[in-house]
Amino acid sequence: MVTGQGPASAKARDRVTAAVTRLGYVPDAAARALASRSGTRLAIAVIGHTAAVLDDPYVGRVLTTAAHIAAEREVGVSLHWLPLNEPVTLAALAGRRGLGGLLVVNPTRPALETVPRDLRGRVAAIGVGTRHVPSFDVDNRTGTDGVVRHLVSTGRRRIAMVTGPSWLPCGDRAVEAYTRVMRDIGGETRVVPGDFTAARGAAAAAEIMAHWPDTDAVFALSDLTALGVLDGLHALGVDVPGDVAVAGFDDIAFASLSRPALTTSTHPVEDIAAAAARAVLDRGGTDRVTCFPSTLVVRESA
Amino acid sequence: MVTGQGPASAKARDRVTAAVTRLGYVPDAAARALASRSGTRLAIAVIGHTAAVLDDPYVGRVLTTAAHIAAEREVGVSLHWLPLNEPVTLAALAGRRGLGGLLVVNPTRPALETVPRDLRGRVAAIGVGTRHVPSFDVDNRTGTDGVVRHLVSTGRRRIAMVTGPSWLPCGDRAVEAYTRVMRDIGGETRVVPGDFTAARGAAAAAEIMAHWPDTDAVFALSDLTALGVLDGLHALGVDVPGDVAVAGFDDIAFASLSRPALTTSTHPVEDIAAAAARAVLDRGGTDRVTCFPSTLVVRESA
DNA sequence: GTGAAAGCGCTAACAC
DNA sequence: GTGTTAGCGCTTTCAC
Repeated sequence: MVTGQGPASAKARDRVTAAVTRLGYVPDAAARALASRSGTRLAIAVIGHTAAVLDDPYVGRVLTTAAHIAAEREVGVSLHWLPLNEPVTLAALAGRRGLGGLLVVNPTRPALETVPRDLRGRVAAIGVGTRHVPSFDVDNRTGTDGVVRHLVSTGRRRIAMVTGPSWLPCGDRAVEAYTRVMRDIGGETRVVPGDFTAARGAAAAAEIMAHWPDTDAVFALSDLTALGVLDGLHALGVDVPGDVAVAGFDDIAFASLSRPALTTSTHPVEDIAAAAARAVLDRGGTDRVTCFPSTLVVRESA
Repeated sequence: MVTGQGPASAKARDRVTAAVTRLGYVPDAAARALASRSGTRLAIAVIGHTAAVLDDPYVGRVLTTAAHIAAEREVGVSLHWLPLNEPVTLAALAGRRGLGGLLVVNPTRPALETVPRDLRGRVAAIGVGTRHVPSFDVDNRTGTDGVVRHLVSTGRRRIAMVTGPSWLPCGDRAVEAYTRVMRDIGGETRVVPGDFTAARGAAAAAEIMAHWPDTDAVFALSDLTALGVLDGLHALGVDVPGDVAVAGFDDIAFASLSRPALTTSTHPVEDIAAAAARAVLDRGGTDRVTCFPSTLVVRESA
């Protein structure tokens, strides 16, 4: 009854509530979990090639937010790496008892299909979702559109794009948005594959300038890559933003500290993680997909 | 008995172990926590002026590591902000049941004194410790010594230092180490207060160059501040490392990406967090203080 | 609507 | 050493 859910008259509930606060009663999470088999942990699973994905600052931000939200409900958070090509692991993870809920970061759709039935309603995805897994994600399409149109509005026409890793489904919509803008302005699409690393950005910059020497802007789907592009361009003696404008995506902490400071699009990562964590923890009926806006941040590089 | 701890004959233990693995038995963390009153959560408390300290990437790294270690033991991690001047909150935190252990990040000694008795043996500090709270920390003294001596060995003599916030006890040893080196080389100490922010670094650079125009090196006890110093010096038209060398401390992710790339001292944050988390989770008798080495990383700025 | 009783899966304390 | 039993603090179910 202490949950406030059960059947009870209004005044009875009030009296109990009063007693609860007066006595400083705090429910015991472990006992509750044991009796209701509801679990005591919120597991956060990050999909990627290697366990190194866990060290990404982005994961840190998600984890920090989730751990904070979870703390208010007396539940803990645990962190797990899900090897990209072994979705089976997800089932193994879910098999463990004590699992109160599951947050999957950067999921692929096949991986999400392996989520066991009995976890439904207690899973959320930060990234793409499925019919059974609600999605909390950045609106990549509009975000990309905003950045590329900013490039166009500042006079750029020969714009190249460095994408993300091909297995990450969220990149598709960004590429589509970029392609659409280029078609609208009658420009050629210049897409180069990326992997979200700075090293790749530097290499991509060299490739782009070699293939299309007249390129006047580069948009990278990751700030780290954009920073790499900045370095690569610098090494080539190309002036930014004089000769070529550079824009990133994510607005990582260092974007404002680079020289030139990086123009990018900022994501409400904390809001997204908080919403996803709450959806799982509070089991509220959630929409199939919740989109969060990405907003342009104009600095020096474009 | 399933814990492997209790009294039992060797063969009996073996048979049980065999059965355990054959049947795929997995202990229920919630039930265990309830019966043994051992708690299901590892709380991580970060001390600071505002709740914004939780957003520091450093906290993210600690949390990530702890959550990973905790996951192996089926316990979750929760994150809490401890207002700098209200150590009482720590007691309140510990009062809640379900608390398996506590990790205090960047503690002050007074705050640590408020740790309740019954939590002893299940608390660890990342930073300074007390008689009852084991400390896991970076060897700031040797780390600082290494950086400053590197500055000296490259010909610098008029070296200024930007410290950290005064309430953080760990800064003292660093200032001592700096002072000692300066005394050894017969140089003047030039200490300016800092607060670990980049903005303060830029301001500190201006102050330093105004007070001591002949300064030929600046050491900041934080990479973010050092990055700010880089900016401040740049604005002043001072060449780095030509006119003035700049060195930081921490080796944050972007230290290698700045221009010029930042010379700094790297800390094994993950190792520290892992050791502290294990000490709390495994209740092993721990040393009063465990020091981790900070090692010089020479890049372009010094 | 309300109260009592039966577990949830473990650990710990006690008898054998 | 080994087996047994009584809870841990809740939720749930079932009588009232």
